[in-house]
Amino acid sequence: MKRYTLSRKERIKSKKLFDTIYSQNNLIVSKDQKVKAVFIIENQTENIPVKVTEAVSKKTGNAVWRNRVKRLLRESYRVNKFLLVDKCLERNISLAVVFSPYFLNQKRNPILQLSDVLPGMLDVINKIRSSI
RNA sequence: GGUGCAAGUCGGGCAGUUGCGUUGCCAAAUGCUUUGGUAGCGAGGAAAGUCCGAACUCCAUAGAACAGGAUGCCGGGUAACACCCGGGAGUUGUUUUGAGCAAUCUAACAAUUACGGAUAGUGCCACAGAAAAUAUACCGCCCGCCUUUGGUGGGUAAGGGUGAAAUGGCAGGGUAAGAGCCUACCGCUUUGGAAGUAAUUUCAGAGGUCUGAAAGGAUUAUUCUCUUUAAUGAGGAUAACAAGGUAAACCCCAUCCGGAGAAAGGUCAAAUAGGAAAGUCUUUCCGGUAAAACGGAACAGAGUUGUUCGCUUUGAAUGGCUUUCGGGUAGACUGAUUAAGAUUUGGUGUAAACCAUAUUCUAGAUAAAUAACUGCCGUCCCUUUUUAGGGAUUACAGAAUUCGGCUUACAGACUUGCAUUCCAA
RNA sequence: CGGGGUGUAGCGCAGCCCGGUUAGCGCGCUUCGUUCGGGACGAAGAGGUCGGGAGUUCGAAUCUCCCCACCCCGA
Repeated sequence: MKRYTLSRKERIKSKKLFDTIYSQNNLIVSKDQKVKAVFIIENQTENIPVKVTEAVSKKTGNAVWRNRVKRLLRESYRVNKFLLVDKCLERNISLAVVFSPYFLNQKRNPILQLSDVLPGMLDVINKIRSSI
């Protein structure tokens, strides 16, 4: 299996799963306060160990900016996803995570780069690993 | 060459690595599908706002009207239009041409216009002003009378004053003073001719009378009918200078409009609950009967009793189970991208546009793909005298059923036209 | 994707339909009085691009058109 892929099956797509994730409310914020994550842990083992998606509030910016944030979050997860996947396969559990920007909006950060998001994402992933 | 304005076109390019969506082909596992390989394609001029018009789908519907809404000079284009093109008229501005002492008028050019009707009716017009629309007279001007620095009765609407707006303008005649009272010119209304598809333009003619509170009447002009040899006479019709503004006030007139919207609509359809139909089960055994009824024994439940035996009683109803059917939720698929399509060439037309011909480069996602990085070129910014170095990859902005428009946002580049006179020849 | 509403003083609201005279009301704010002082009370006062831009009109917060921001509803 390749390391740096992110196919459609690893995305969260149903409204029920969103509801259960947000009702549990396990919130983790990164050290630089740019990325936050909400997740749940399930004991059932499925074919897909980790399911991910990203959510951006409508008030933070216009459609172009929001799309860019989502793509950068997805890219930074794609590069580092093996950290979570290996751990979950080891422990035989499954995970569902929603990533969101925390202290970011279009007025303060009109132009975003990958380097703005990547350290926050790494920090969040490490926190999730340690909390499993 | 530069600058400004207007109109139009474009909205970074090439190569590589990784990744995502989709379509075709191949291979493997499999046969619902999944995985891998390979090839093609993968945001815009506004995709935005959701302001109009349609396609498409479902519902309703004999036809028409009312209500409500939209549009509103004329002609053309279009599937349709609050759109586009051409023409007309109005308004504003500029300079020039012409007229004039001047105000101003005329012509050309440019910009602009939600540009039907104010004589169908109703409403409103603050303050000021005599008076704001049925009319009317403050200061004036003129005449008569009187108790003469004035008062009073009448005439007048030229002048002053108010206001955004004051009952055609201006000049001359006329008058007691005045007035379309009369005349010329301009304007306005109307009749006829010509040009034009039409809006409209142009030419010629007529029109400002008297009386009356008004309706109307008289008179004059044009015309029709009857009568008379004819003149004429009788009757009828039309006209005889306005009625200030406001319809983005109500309204009237003409034309158009059934409603809801892809969360429309269609197909498949789990679990649970409920509906309908069919089948099956009715504790077991023996006797008995055509089949039942019925009798006996065992079994189970209930009652009686301190407990057991025993006794009594119950064991077919709003029942259980199975299957099928239809509605249909979650969910999945579809609608969904070849279309009033784009481009080339030719023709018609002033143009918008239409016709013919040829080619076909093709986003199709659905918790929603179109991304990240590297190199070169291009562009921009900063530092520097230059070489060079560093930074940015840009503005506005992200398809969601699809088209035609409108509106709004926009870094920079290019083309065309006009203006300007700054620089050079 | 479709539909509806709001914007007026520091805050909460009238006025808009049906255009006009000084754009008002309550709380708050400033000054003065009252009190030993404060509160309460009384008197006076300041504070408004009526969300922005065009248009109609003699005249627009109000009528019409175009933008901006915010809020609500529909499975």
